Amino acid sequence: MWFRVNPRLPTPIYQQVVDGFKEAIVKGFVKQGDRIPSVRELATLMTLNHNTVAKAYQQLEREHVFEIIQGRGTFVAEFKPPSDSDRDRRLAKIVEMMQQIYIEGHYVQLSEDDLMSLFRETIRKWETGGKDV
Amino acid sequence: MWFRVNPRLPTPIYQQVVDGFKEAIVKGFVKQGDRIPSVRELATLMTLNHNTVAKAYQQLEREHVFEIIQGRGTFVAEFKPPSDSDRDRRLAKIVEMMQQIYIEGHYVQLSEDDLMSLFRETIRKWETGGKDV
Amino acid sequence: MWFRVNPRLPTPIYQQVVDGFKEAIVKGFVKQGDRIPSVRELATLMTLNHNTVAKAYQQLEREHVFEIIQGRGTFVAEFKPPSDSDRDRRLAKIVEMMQQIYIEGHYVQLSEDDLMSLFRETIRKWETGGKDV
Amino acid sequence: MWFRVNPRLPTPIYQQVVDGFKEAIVKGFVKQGDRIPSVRELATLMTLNHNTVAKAYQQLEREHVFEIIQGRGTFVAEFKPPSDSDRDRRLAKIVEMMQQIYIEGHYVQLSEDDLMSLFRETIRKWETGGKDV
DNA sequence: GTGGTCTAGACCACC
DNA sequence: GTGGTCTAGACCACC
Repeated sequence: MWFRVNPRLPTPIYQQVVDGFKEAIVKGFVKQGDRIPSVRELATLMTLNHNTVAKAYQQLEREHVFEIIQGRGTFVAEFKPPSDSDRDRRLAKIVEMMQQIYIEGHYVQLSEDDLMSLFRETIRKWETGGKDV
Repeated sequence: MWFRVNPRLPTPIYQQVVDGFKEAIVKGFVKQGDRIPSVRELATLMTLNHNTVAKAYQQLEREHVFEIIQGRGTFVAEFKPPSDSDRDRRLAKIVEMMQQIYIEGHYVQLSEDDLMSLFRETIRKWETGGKDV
Repeated sequence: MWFRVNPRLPTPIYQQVVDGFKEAIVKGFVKQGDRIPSVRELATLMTLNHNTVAKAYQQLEREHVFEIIQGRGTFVAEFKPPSDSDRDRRLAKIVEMMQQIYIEGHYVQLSEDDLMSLFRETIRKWETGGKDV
Repeated sequence: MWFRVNPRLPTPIYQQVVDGFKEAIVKGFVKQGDRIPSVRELATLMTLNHNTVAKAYQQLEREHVFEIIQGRGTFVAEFKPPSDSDRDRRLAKIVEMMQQIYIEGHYVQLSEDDLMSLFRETIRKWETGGKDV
């Protein structure tokens, strides 16, 4: 698989699957139109319950990341620019995380510029690099 | 109070209290050595369950943000450079959030540079601005 | 063909075929007594699984829209006033959809009158217009 | 309860619960800010599994019909005008149902005007009347 | 084969 | 008390 899941984290497993696929797509491991393992296949591969995987796939479909075709399988959707409300919701989420970063940064004595460099570096490493930074 | 709490948000209330205090400290509303209202005081002031407040205070103490001195009260801890393990934990958290930002950014078509600008702007606004950006 | 089918929609394909034929008949593209392609012909023409097409034809026959004459082929049935039970079933379906419309309308703030106008307009456009409104 | 559920219908149970609540709200049986029975309560009352009820509540929250407050309960959300994309999606659904009605109407020999009258009548009866028309 | 639903029952976080 | 998640296993519709 393109990612791993850790049941001991507080993040729900199905959410980790959702995040894992988004990451795999951004990194280019999976591409538009690609067929995704079936719900049951992935469940077996990752030793998860099929309901958990199905929940993740359904959420990814709601987010327009996957396209589920009944009786045929699940595919990576073609990219569509998000609706305004979708965009707003995502931007708000991003801004909130940026504030959190700034606050956490304060406690490890990272200045704004330090954080900017770390950000650049993180993206670099991560785009080229492996699954886990 | 220096912050507000919204029970309708999915973020747990105790977490909002934790974040609220950290934010107040970074913004300078509360300073090192300042006395913080007791659990029961704050619970009354903000009409929260005192268990919820207690949980927040415990977490803030665990993170060395608060210092609880038995019989005297709760204070904002003096700043100490974090232990290595603390620092590592916080850095890991920051890096993870940065990755999330990059992924979310992908879906609203924000490039690395767009994100950098947004980051700078967010911090600017937030530092000068009020509690809610 | 007189209609198209989209496997990406949540509506089952066989149902889309059923709806497509009904629509074609109401619009007059196909008339009473017209011969309809055989299951296998249509399956080839539209690149569908023949089981899917067969299921649609069976349902259309059950609803007295098609008439399958053994050894001769499938035809658009001549119009017969429906039996009482048929009529009741269809009316119940119609009433239920009308309620659904009213409820959905509520959430987009459409009044009864708005819905009536929309209904009139929809029929107008649809009767004159093409396959997809 | 304000509605009943029929496990033998093809419509999934959780969807029937969703529709049932929307109907109850439009009819005014339940009002903005009202507390809804807890997931487990409703499950017991209607002899359903709590997972099924939870799924319905979650969908209603996604549609901004319910508001779920962690640890406190579930409430009828205040009405907010939908986003443009939400509105478009709902309108498309309405238009599609109207076309279906027109087609079905054809088979019971109901003219456009007949359908209009039936629509008016349906809403009248249903708004004043009981749970099942 | 594909995904979707449902029940039963356990466990958890939050207030 | 509240809702959320997860597994196990059954059953179903669709292609």
